Amino acid sequence: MTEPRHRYDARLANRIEPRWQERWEAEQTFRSANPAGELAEPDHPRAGAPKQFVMDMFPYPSGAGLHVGHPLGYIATDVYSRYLRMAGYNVLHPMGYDAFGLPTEQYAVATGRQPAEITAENIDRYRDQLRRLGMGYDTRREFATTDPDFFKWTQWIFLQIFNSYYDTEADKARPIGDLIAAFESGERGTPDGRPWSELSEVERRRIVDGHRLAYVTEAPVNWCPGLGTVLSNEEVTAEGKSERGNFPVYTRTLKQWMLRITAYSDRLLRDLDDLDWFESLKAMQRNWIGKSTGAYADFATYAGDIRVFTTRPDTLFGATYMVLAPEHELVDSLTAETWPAGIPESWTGGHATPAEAVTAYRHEAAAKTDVERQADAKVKTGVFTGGYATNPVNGENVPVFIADYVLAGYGTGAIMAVPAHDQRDFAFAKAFDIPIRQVVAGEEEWDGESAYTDNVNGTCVNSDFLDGLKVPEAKERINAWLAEHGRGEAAVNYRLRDWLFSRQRYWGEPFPIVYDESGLPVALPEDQLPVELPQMDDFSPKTFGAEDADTAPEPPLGRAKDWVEVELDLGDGPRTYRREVNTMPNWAGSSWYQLRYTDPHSDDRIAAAANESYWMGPQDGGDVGGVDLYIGGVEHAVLHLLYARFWQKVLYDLGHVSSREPFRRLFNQGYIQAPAYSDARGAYVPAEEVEERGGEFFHGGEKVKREFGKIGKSLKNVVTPDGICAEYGADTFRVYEMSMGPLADSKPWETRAITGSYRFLQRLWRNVVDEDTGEVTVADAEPGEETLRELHKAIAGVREDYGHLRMNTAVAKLITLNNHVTGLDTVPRSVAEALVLMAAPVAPHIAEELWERLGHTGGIAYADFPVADDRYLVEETVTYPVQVNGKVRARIDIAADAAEEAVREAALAEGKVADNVAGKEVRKVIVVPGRMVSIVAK
RNA sequence: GCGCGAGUGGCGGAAUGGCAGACGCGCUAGCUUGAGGUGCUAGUGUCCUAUUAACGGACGUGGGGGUUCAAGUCCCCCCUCGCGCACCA
Repeated sequence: MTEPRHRYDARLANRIEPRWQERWEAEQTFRSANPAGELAEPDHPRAGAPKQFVMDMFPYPSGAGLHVGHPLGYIATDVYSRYLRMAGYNVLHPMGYDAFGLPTEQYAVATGRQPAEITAENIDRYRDQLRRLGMGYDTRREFATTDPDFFKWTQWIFLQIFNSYYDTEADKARPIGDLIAAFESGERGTPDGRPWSELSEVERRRIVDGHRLAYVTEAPVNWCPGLGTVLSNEEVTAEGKSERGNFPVYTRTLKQWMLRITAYSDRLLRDLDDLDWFESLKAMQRNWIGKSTGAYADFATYAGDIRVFTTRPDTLFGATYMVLAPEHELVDSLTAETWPAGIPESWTGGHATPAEAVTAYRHEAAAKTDVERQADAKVKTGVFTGGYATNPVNGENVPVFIADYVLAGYGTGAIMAVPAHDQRDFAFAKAFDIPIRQVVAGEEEWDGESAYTDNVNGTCVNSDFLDGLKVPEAKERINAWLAEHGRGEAAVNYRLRDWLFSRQRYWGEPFPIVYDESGLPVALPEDQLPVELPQMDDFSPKTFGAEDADTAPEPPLGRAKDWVEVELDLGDGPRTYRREVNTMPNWAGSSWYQLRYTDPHSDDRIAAAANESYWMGPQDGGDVGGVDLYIGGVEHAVLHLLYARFWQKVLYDLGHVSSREPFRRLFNQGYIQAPAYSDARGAYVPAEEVEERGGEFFHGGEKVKREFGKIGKSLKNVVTPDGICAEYGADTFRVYEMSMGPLADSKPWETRAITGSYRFLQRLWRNVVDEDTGEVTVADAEPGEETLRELHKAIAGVREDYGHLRMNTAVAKLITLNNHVTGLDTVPRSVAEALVLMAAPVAPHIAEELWERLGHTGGIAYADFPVADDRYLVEETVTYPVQVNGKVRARIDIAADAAEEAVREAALAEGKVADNVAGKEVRKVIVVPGRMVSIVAK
């Protein structure tokens, strides 16, 4: 009826857990020592020890709070950090908050409150929830991206980017002053050839601004009326919708801030090779950067040269037509007045003149959404412009088409079409009756049924001076020919575009930029940072109907008149300036926050060099440097992770940081999915009200259907860590999340299975403490041989598993050992202590409590993790399974050091083995020392 | 379509080429308990054989082939699911 008073149950767990959390906080147990500055601490227990910097992708604190899926990675890094600390490392394990951004702003608009206020509340809630889970963070290093002390440096980095340019010779960013000096000295010429000194101030500034890594430009951008802001390419899904909110996105030409990430394309690609990341993730970045090697070739027309990019310059002799993107600038001047005689019907699209055809087609193409465009991808459409171009290699005239299968945004927006050797051109040529000419031949004769695209083994034919060359050689040859004749050159193209960096929202970092009467941007001096947001009663963005494409963004800051107009003395007396009214995207803060953890209160640099290089610097010659372990979801593959790498490289080039990569090792954790239930109408019912009977599920008597999905309000399947902690305790929750399966896998949440983790901790407790009296029951006795073997096997395995983030198997080994100990009459103290120490990373509160009850003071966080004694890892006797023809027929016990011959004899002598080989000839006996015996008999 | 990853009991999942199913959930039986629950002990891949108790045997890691004394693991083909990219010249 009543349970033993001292049983480890939820009540007890909820009594001891807050007690330890308070003590950790009071003693700042998890503070880590910096080599220099305010957080330096020569007497720290791990001062001078090898370091490990372990961090999570910090959360965006939403109003909904954490659900059980969120902390999976956080628990893993916490377990890993606690393990490393006990194993002797100086561990930096911080947490912060990514707090600028849309959701908070939207919530603020909806409730008529201030985003700052909501942000503070949400952060408090998150902090409490994480604390409740027993996270061992160095809380002195906590920050939010919305803290003025933090975004001051975000703005400072922006200024660094603004005040630099990319030196393609040196292949690195340099201060913009170097560029200006080069113009002044004449080392670098001006675009129109006039001497620098003859240019007006504004002309000079325009030229310089055009080289900056942060620049304002009028360019086609992704305009999302539903959100009232523009978005970067990375924030737009393949379906042409906004990643957040799933609103339609339109292409509009608008004046916006861009960051010149494309200058780093090749380095971002190359350095991937040296990163310890999942290959799949690297592949996603490679894909996104999209490097292709080929050549430019110029085709002459009466409207001027058309430059094309091709990866197959070797097929130039097979170009039988050209295609321009409908938006290409030469389309209008190239379009003929009348149709040339004798062209096929299909080329005209049924229109009387080329101009009509072109106008109609452009209209059609523009009206298509990206989704429609993709759906139509297999059907090639286009029209003939009536114009012709001259193939530079053979002087042939080829017709020029426009078609939407050529994209304005990639390459030069124009292609030479080689239908024989490109699948898309092939399909187009078939649809429009265009000649197909083979210029590359394989071993077998080409059937002409589809394009022959082998670009390695093919040999050139019908190609004049290329005939007989293999494709790779032909490429080199033709590139040289093009360059020699001034008709092109070898070239590399990237899919990556510059990063659209401005947003028309309120809740983001203001730009440290003002404009003078010239309308050109002026950087604010560093001592004016941070630029804080103005207080506004109405900061709502102007949003539009989601499909209202013909609208333009209106930044809310534009309405803060008093803030926008500002009088400043920037060196030439007080003048009136207008502030930049856009704000930064919410990727800004997360693009550098790892650096700030290393020295969170530094007020003269982003981080003192000694601290930055200690935690993040390269560890040896070839090392790229960066955080030692970074865990987070894969959804940031081409957003945060690409941006952060870019910023790190800029800062590296400018000498502000010592490592060229931010995250040396990255691990993507899987997602936790939870059961969701829908009724007959397909509506979701609250998961917690569903009952299971005989494998079926019911909600209020009605049968419902189960599926597994993302935890959230929409599926009505939220399970909160708070609820689980109340019912089982944080340690049980941690153990359960870690034992669910491999960290990288996605897996289903099953609340009832938690009881296994609960029982484990209960038994662990019972192995040390008497449930009725609360007395510690361990005996100061030597463990038996078998127990020692179990113990040391567990130590070796658990160390190995923790070290490789295999928390699931580490827990299994702890349970195995614990179950063994449960079976003993008395529990030897040494075994109990080792068990408690090994459980400490996953279940820190119960471990601290037991450690203290076992008579230790000073806490368990810095206690030494047990080390296995090899003596107990080698068995004295080994059980060999004996296989006869591949099937295990018997087992023999024999001394571990028995000679192979002795094992062989023993195996053959064993009764069942003898039965099995009776009447057969023993062909072969294989003895795998310590493993098994395999007998082949016939 | 292209690329990557994964398919193991009723479920989550373990297995340096060497005894498949560790550990946990669930389930079954027993003990504890006034009952329920908790807790404890034992059993639990499927099938055949058996019931004096078992012993024993066959099959078994999505399907098919191969390499090997030995394959969940390595190789080839196919199927299914998940993820990413998607007219990128």
